[in-house]
Amino acid sequence: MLNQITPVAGLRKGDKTRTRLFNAALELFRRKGFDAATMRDIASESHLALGAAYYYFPSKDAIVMDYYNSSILEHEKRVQAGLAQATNLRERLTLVMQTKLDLLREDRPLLQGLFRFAGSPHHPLSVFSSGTLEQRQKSIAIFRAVVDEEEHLPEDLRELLPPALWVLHLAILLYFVHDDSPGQERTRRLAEGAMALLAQLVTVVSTPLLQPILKPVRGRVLDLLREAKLLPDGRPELRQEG
Amino acid sequence: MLNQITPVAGLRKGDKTRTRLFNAALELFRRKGFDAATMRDIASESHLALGAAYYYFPSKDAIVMDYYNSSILEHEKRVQAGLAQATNLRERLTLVMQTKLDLLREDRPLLQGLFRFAGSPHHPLSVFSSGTLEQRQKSIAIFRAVVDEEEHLPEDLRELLPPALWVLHLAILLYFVHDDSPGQERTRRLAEGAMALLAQLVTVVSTPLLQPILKPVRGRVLDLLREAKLLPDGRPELRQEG
DNA sequence: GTCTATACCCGGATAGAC
DNA sequence: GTCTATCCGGGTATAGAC
Repeated sequence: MLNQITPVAGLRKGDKTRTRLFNAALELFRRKGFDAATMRDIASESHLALGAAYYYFPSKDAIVMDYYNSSILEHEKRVQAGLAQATNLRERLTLVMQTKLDLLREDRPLLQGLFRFAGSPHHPLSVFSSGTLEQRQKSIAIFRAVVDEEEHLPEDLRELLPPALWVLHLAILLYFVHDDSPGQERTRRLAEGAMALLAQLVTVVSTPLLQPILKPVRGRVLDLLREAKLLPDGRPELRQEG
Repeated sequence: MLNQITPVAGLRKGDKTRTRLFNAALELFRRKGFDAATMRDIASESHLALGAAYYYFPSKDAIVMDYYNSSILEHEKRVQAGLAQATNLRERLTLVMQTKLDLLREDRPLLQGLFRFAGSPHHPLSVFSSGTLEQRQKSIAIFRAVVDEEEHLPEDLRELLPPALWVLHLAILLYFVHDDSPGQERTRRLAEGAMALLAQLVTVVSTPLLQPILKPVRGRVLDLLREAKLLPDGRPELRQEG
C-alpha cells in the first residue's frame, strides 16, 4: 500500500477535506515531481479553490513536512512488524532498508523535493537542518531499534551504527531517485549487497579476538567523527544545526 | 586567490563585459546565495540592463555551469602544481582535498546551488546528470592523476579509487557547506583525518601478504558497484545518466 | 469554520527598438 | 551590444461570501 493518509473516524469535518488535499498533493508530486506540481494543481485536483488549500496548509513546504512525518511513522510501523521474523543482523539491516524502499517505491519524483534542500543548511525542509531535527531523530531511532536487537556489539559500534545507517540510507535513496531500472531493482540489489557486506564488516569488527587491533582503529574513526560533530558526545542524534 | 576569471588579452570587446558580468554574479552568489541573487541583481551590479545579461548568458544556470568549469580547471591546476611536493599517498590525497577547499573557501553559499539539483536526475546542473558528464569526468580525472602517482596498487583499487574519491569529495563539500566553524576548520580537520585513514586503509588493503584474504572481499565490493552501474565495465567515468 | 475569487509580487525569461 | 518594456508562472495574501 502506498503511503497515504486515511481519515481517522469522528473528527472535524474539515479533516476529510484536509486528507483529500494531502493525498491529491502526494499524487501530483508523484506524477509530476515536486516543482511541476503547483499549489494551483493541487487545489484544483482536490476540487478546491487555491485559497482553500492555504487554509489547510500554510505553505507548499508544509505539505512535504507532513509527508516526511507520515513516511517515518509508516517506516517505523513496518520495521517493527518485520523485526520478529529477522534472525540476524544482515536480515534486520536488509529489512530496514527494503521496507523503506517499498514504502517510497512510487515517490521518487517527490524525493527530488527532499534532496533539493539538502545543501541549504538553514532551509526548514533540509534533512540536515534544525527544522527537521525531530524527524531526523525519529528516523535514526528506527535504525537504533534495529541495531539494538543485536546483542554482542561493542559499545562504540552501537553508538556509531544508527546515524551511520541513517546517512547510508540517504545515499541509497539518492541512488534510488536516479535508478531507472524496472521497479528500481538495481537499488534493491545494491541495498541488499551493501547490507550483507556491512553485516559482515560489523561481525569482523566485533570479533573479540581482534579487539586489541581494531579497537584503536575504531577509536580513531570515532574521534574523527566526534571532532567533526557528526557524532554527539552523549546525545544520540546528529548535530543539531545543519 | 579566489576563483575569478581574468580577461585574456585581445579578444572581442564583449568579452570584457562578459567577464565583468560573470564576476559580479559570483560575487553576488557568494554574498547572498544562489537563490537570493537574482538576475536583476547581477545585471545591475555589473551596470547592465536585465536584457543585456541574457545576451551573455542564456540562463542563470549557464552562469553556474561556467563556474563549474572554471572551478574544475583551477582545481586541476593547483593539484598539478602541488603534486611534486607530496611524497606519499596520504599527502597527495590531502593535497587534492585541501586545494579544493581552498579554492571554494568563499563559495559555500554558491555550493547550495550546486547541491540543490543533486536529487534531480535530469536537471542539466545536477552533478550526476548527463548535462555535467564532461565536468564529472574531468573532476574524476584529477583524482585519478593523484592515485596514479602511487606505484604499488592493485588494479581493482586503482579503478575504484578515483570515482570513490570524487563521491567522497562531494560528501566533504556537503559537510563544508554546513560547517559554521571559523574558517571551516572542522571541514579541514575532517578531510585531513579522513584522508589519513583512507591512505592507511589503502595500504593495508594493498599489502601483498593479505591479498589471498582481501582480494575476494574487494571482488565482492567491485561486483556490487558494477552491478549498480556505479563502476563502469571498462570506462572510467561514473554512469552516464543520472 | 470552510471556501471562493482575486490580487500581489517576485523573478526568470523574451521581444524588439536603438 | 545594450536598452526598455513586457510576459508569464507560481507561491502567497486577503477580503469577504456562506
